[in-house]
Amino acid sequence: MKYIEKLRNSGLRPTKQRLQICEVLFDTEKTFHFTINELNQKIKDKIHNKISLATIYNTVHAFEKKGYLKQISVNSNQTYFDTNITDHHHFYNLKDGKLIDLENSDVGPINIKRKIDGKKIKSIEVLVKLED
Amino acid sequence: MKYIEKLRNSGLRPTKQRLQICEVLFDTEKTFHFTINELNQKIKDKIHNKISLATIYNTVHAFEKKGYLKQISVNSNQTYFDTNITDHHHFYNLKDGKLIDLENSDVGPINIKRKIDGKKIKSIEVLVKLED
DNA sequence: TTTCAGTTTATAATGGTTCTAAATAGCTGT
DNA sequence: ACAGCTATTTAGAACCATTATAAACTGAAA
Ligand SMILES: [Mn+2]
Ligand SMILES: [Mn+2]
Ligand SMILES: [Zn+2]
Ligand SMILES: [Zn+2]
Repeated sequence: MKYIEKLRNSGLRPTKQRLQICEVLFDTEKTFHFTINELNQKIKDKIHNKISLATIYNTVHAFEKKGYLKQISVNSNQTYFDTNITDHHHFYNLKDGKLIDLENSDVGPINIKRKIDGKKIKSIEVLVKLED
Repeated sequence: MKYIEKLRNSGLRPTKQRLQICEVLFDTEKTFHFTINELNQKIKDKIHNKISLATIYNTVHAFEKKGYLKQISVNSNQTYFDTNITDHHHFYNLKDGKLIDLENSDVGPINIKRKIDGKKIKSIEVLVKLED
């Protein structure tokens, strides 16, 4: 299979559950944003056996740690993840809680002029909130 | 008192609890960032009667709705608020979960080139995550 | 002072996330 | 193929920030 090597190379055993989650997350034309509950629903729709919610949490966090998913900084009662791991930004539609990708070229270069002693910049995230 | 008019003009009754919370939030040299738990602690330290946690939540949300506080978009298990309601951005220290203000002049103008039909931009927030 | 909507409060409920510990499954060496 | 070992899965409990509830209280206006 397509993802077995990827997982093995990451030190993750290619279990049936992880491979199925890979298919839901990565066998798509476009990248997408999701919450754990949305992913759980997607898995139920596409796959015929059940995967425990705990496994979905575990797997998403494992994939995030390996850099296959990104977490997005939004205030919501749920955590948002992104299968688009390139450097990019987001519109956040307050009406329905949906995220829309904003490419770096749509924002322009961001140059942080201030430095904090002894700290490195790990990421720069721009969130553009949208209302009607 | 200093805050009675402010509250009345906002359509909020100047109750003892709200006035005391105003003192903790706004009687300071500098603005600051806080979670509800941190605010609760601050209130306990500065004031001698107890204010119910529900009242603190209610008041913070009322003040946010009136524009006296801002909510900050960070992923954390707790919601962060800001008494600095000017347009500005943040460093987020991943090590200790603390926020540091980044003035607009420290980031430079952000020009969002893409438009979403029928939507207006409500806010633009830049979050710069810091690691060691 | 009477009245009443607005507010406070203790407490319960909610819900996303994490923890637990037992069962299961993938991997390695034989 | 098998045994042995560790990683992983799982159901369910626990956790905990936040919100809902509904009864008591209070500020403002008549
Ligand atoms: Mn995570
Ligand atoms: Mn709020
Ligand atoms: Zn994205
Ligand atoms: Zn700030």
